[in-house]
Amino acid sequence: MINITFPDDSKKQYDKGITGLDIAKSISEGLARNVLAAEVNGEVWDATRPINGDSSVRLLTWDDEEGKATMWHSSAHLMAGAIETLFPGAKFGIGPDIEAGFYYDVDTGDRQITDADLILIENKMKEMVKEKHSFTRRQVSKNEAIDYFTKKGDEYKLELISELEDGDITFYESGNFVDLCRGPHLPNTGYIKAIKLLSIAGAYWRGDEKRKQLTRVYGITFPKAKELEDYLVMLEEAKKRDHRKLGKELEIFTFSQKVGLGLPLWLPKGAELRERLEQFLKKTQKEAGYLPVITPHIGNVELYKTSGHFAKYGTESFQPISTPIPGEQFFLKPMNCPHHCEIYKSKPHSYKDLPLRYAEFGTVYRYEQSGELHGLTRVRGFTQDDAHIFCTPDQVKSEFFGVMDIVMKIFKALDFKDFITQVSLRDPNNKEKYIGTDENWEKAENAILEVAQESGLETVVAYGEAAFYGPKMDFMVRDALGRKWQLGTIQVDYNLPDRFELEYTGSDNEKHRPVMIHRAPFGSMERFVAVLIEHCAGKFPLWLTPVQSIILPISEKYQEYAEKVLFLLTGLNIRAEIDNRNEKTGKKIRDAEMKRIPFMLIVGEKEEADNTISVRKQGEGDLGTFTIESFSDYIENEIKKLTDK
RNA sequence: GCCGAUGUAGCUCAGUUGGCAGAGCAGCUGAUUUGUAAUCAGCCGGCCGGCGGUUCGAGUCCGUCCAUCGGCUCCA
Repeated sequence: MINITFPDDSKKQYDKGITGLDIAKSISEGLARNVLAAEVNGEVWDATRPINGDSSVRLLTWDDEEGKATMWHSSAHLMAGAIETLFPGAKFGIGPDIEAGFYYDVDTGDRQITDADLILIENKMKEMVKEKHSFTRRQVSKNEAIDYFTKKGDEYKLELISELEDGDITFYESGNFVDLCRGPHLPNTGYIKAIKLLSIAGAYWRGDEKRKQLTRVYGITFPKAKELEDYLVMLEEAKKRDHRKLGKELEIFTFSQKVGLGLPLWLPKGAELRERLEQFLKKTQKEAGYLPVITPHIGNVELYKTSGHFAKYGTESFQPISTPIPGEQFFLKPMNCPHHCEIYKSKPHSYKDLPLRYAEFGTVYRYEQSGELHGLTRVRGFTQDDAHIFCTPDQVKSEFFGVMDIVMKIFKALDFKDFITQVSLRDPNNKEKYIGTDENWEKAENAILEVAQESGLETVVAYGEAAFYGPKMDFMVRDALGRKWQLGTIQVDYNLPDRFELEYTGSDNEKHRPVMIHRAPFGSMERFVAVLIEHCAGKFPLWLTPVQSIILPISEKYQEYAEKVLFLLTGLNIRAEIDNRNEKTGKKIRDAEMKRIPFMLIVGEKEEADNTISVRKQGEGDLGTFTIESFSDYIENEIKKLTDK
C-alpha cells in the first residue's frame, strides 16, 4: 500500500501502481469523467500512469491550466495523426499546447496543406475521436528512437532526439501515430469533444529564419461543444475591438499608401486625444522635476557611430540622407538618447546638478520589416514619450522607483489593470549581441532585479529581451486578441555614458561617470493609443475622449436653445457638439451611441422652459434631468475619480 | 523579409458555367418637425488593387507586382 496526500492535506491509502484516474474513480464517477491528468509530486503525469510510491497528488481537470494544456497537447497529437493519414510521408517538427489551443509544425513536402485542407483534417480528427484511441507511454532507448525516425525519414524528430539524453526519451502512441514526446496526455482521444482548426502559417524550423519554413497548423479543442461556440463568439467580439477597425470608425488615424507604409496620419479627433495624453504626462513630469528638451529629426552618422546604433542597425534602417558635401551623411533619428547625451555634454556638470531629467516627445523612424507592420502598434514613424535621467550610481534606485510611480499613475488613469511587468535581461549565451562590459551589465541588471524585488510587483524575467545597450523593465498590456505589446519601458544604462564619455565632478573633486536611465511610460503614443482603443473598446475615459457630450435637439425648433447649452458647456470646459441634422431623436441617439459619445443631452420644449437638459449616458440609458451646472459637477467628479491621487 | 489567405462605391458586402457592375449604410436634395438605439422619397457615387496575358468578350481564367489580414523572424 502507498500513501497519497491530496492538496487539502487529507491522506488516503491505495494499492501500489494506482493511477490518477483510479483515484478519481474512488472519489466519484463524475470526477473520474473529468480528470484529464494528475500532478504527482509537482510533475504533471498521464492520469493513467501508475504511481508506485508515497506521493502527493492533485487531480487535474479542464478547470486547471495544466488540464487544458494536457487536452491541447493531446489534440496536437490527434491532429498530427490525422495529417499523417491524409498526407502520407508528412514529417513533424514540434506540436505544443499554447495559451489558447495548440499547433503542430509539419512538412508535407510538395503537397502543401492549404486552408481547404483544414476542414478535411478536422473531419478526420473527429472520426479518430470516436475511436477513442488511448495514449500509450513507452520509454525507449536513444538508439531505438533514432532507428524509428530514421526509418520514417523524419529529420526534424532526429534532430530533437540528438539533443536528448539516453534514458530520458519517451514515445507516445495513439492509434497509428507514434510521436517523440515527454507527455503527459489524456487517457484517450474520446475526451476531445469539440474541434476547430483555426489557421495555417509558415514558421521557421526552430525559429531560425535561415532554416526551412514548415507549415504551422493552429487549432483549439474543448471538452464541450458549447465551449467551442462560446470561444468563437468571443473571437468575433474581440475583432470588433480591433483598433484598426475602431480607429477608422472613430476617426482617430488613417494610413495612406502614398505617404508610405507604416507612417500613421493622425486625424483631428485622434490628434486631440493624443495631445490630451501628452498634456497629462507633461504635467506629471513637471511635478516630478523633468526638464523639457527638443532635438531635431535627423542626426549626423557620427552620432550613431558613437552610440553604437550605426553598427547594430546601420544597414537595416532608413538609409542615410546625403548632402552636397561629399561624405557627409545624416540618419533619420531612430532614438533620442544620443541627442540627449550631447545635451548633457553641452556644459560641465557637478554632482549637485544630478539627477538631470531631460524629457522630449521625440519622433523617431525605424525601418521595420514590411511583414511586421501592424496598425498603430508597429509602425515606421512614431513618437516616444522619452526621457533620459542622468544620475549618480547611488541615485539609480530612487530614480527608478520615481519612474515606476509615473507608469503606475498612467495605468491607473486609464484603467489598465492587467499588465505584465517583465524584467528583460541579456541572453547569457549570446553576449556578442550586446555592447559594453560584463561588469557594467552586471551592475545594471542587478539594479533592475533589486528594484523589481523591492517594488513588490509580480515580475517575470525574460532572458535575451534586453536592449543592446542595457537591461529593461517593460510593462506589457494585451490587445483585444490577447497579443502582448510592450508599452512602458525603463532601462538602466551604464554603456552609453561610457561611449559618449559623459562626466560629472563629484564631491571629491574627481571626474565620475553618470548612469543613464532611459524611460518611456507610454512607450510610444501610437502603440499606446492602439492598445488603449482595444482596451476600452473605443469608449475612452471621460477625460480623454474627443467629444464628451452631444446635444440632441428634439426638432429644429429647439436649435437656438441647443446653441445656448453648447455655449454654456464650452464655458465650463466640457467638450460638446450639437447634432443639428433633420432626423428623429431615436436616430440621433443611435448614431451617438455608436460613436461612443459618453453623454447625450436631449433638449426639447420641457428643457427649454426649465433651463435644463435631459441626460442619457452611453451604454447605460436615461440619467434624468440636470441643470447645466449640476451636469458639469457630475462630469468633473467622474474625471477626478480617475486622474486624481 | 518568409509562408498562406484576401483585395468590387467612403463603410459592410452580393455578383451563377467568362456575356452591359449590384444592395444596405454613409453623403447630397426634397418632404416631414420629430422625446431616449434606424421617418419617407429621389439623386450622386466604381480604372472591380496596379500591370501584363488568354479570349470575339475578363470583376470572373493565368502570370506578375502592390497592399491588407493571420502567423514566423525582427523590434534601438
